[in-house]
Amino acid sequence: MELSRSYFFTLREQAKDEESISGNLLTRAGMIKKSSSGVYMYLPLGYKVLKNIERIVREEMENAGAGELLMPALIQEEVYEKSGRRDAFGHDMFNLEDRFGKRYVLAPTHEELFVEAARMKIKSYKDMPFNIYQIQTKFRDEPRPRYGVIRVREFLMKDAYSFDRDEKGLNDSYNVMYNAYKKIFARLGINCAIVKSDTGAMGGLLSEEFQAVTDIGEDKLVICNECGYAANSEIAKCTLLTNKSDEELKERSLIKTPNAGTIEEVSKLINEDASKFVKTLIYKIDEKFYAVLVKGCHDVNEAKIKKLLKASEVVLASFEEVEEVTGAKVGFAGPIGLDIPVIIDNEVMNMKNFIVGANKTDYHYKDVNLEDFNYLLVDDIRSITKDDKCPKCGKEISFKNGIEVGNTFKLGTKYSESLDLTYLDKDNNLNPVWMGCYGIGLGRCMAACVEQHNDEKGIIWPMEIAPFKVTIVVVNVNDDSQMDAANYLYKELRNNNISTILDDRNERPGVKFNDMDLIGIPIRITVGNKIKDGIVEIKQRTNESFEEISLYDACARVEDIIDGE
RNA sequence: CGGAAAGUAGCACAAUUUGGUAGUGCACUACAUUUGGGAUGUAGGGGUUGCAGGUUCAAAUCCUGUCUUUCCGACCA
Repeated sequence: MELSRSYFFTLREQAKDEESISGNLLTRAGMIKKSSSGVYMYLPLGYKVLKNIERIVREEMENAGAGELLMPALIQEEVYEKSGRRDAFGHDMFNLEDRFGKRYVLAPTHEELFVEAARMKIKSYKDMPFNIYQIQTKFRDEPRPRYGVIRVREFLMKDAYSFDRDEKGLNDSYNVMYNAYKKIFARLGINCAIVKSDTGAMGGLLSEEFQAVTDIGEDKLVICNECGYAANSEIAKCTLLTNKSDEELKERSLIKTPNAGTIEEVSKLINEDASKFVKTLIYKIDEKFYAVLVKGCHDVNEAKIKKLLKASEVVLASFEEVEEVTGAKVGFAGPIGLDIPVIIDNEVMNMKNFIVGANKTDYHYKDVNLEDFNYLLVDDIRSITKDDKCPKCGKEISFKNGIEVGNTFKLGTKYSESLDLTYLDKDNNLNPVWMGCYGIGLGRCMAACVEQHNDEKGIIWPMEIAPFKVTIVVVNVNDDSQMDAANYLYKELRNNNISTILDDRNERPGVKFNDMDLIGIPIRITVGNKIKDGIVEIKQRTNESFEEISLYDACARVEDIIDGE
């Protein structure tokens, strides 16, 4: 690409409205441009990166034996009604109607259509296993897009689906994809933590996420450096932190706590340690109220409650609803005298003589014990904290943030049963097909890569996905000897199939160096006044220093660098 | 969906409080000088101040409505 005649621009100032490092750098580098909230253009340089990511994903999918196809994005709503997922997705889907009033959605995911496609082939056990995939745009009506192209409403995704006769087959297919994913992210230069996660709206037996570790990730990951345990903190199991207290049970008493609705305020007022408190939160779960009790210093984990009650919606009750249910202002709720079901966290079971709200404004109970009230369920319903130990080996854990760049699901027979995808086995019996599904967010990979590879000057692309591998900076384009040498080298590199930028703009050298650093080209060749001795400079984006080399050896040297020296 | 903020030149902002010719920096055009880390000088071009309505002799500025964007939260495979 000769820059003086190409669509190329950079922004010198910070991009307003782009908070994340990747969103900001990609925008400033002229690679993406926001079209509307959560919808982006991929401009020429950015599109090259995206296509490189696609290429790598395709290569590894083909290596894993998956066949590529292309599904429509426009799908009749009926399709999701049949699978029972119309309501599960709810407001996340974009809806539209055709001229006859027939209802359609823009596909947020494609399990249903892949099942339909699979049905065309699968009749007998001999027709499996196989694996098919596509790279296609998905649409999700995100309530709050953010972080550049990390959380968007229209995005390119690779989704693959495996079809097997039985669970063993599924496990084998899953492992093949799992290993392909490891290879893909290694090639993309993305440092991934692989964590167990919630199966959520997809359902199924097992879900693992490939999380790019960064500072701004939306997901919190729990990682044990000792045994390798890794999980999304949403589902990380909490073990008991304390042993059963051996205190004597005391008599419960009502205490006046005027205007003290938070644990901090009450603990100050009555001079009791915060560890003596039990929080009572009123939740509305599938339109029914529940009281949820956790130790004062812990947070309720709504995903765990959802799973425990097999609920589809878990939300905190509004202030008005809390007052209605407890008869007291928010901050004074407690389990005693409530006529709604009570759910208790395991940790509370080991507490004695604790403090709770009295369901009476400005009053709390102290020296409360489990005998003082009824409860429906006891389970692990809190979020893991930094005081917790690894649920697997009991050693120290650490927390990291992650961007979910890929996920793999063992769906089992969930969709094949609801959509009636069956096959005949050797004994002539009908059985449901065992499915797996495997996704990668391509735009997200691009953003995650920038989040992990940047410095104060800009992006540092890994060699395999860089928009161009080499850039030739001509210090003074008015100097014919420099231009001639640069043109020679440009041709030479291109003849060797090395993607190259020729920065032949009539700009000051500083402008060009800064631009090339910003857009993150891995190898820079500077053609300057040393050309009179036949010398050019090669500098790698990751290095501070450069090497001097003869113009005629430069191309071979570049090939060495690309091949990893 | 709840709370908060912002929309003025291609970009980043000022002028709004106190209504009176819409300005600065970068970018852009021309010429000259300059060419190894975001050059300098001179001369220029570019705006229905998001949109609609209202108040007023007069609105970027005050009022009403509306749209868009961002942030915090809720939500999220």
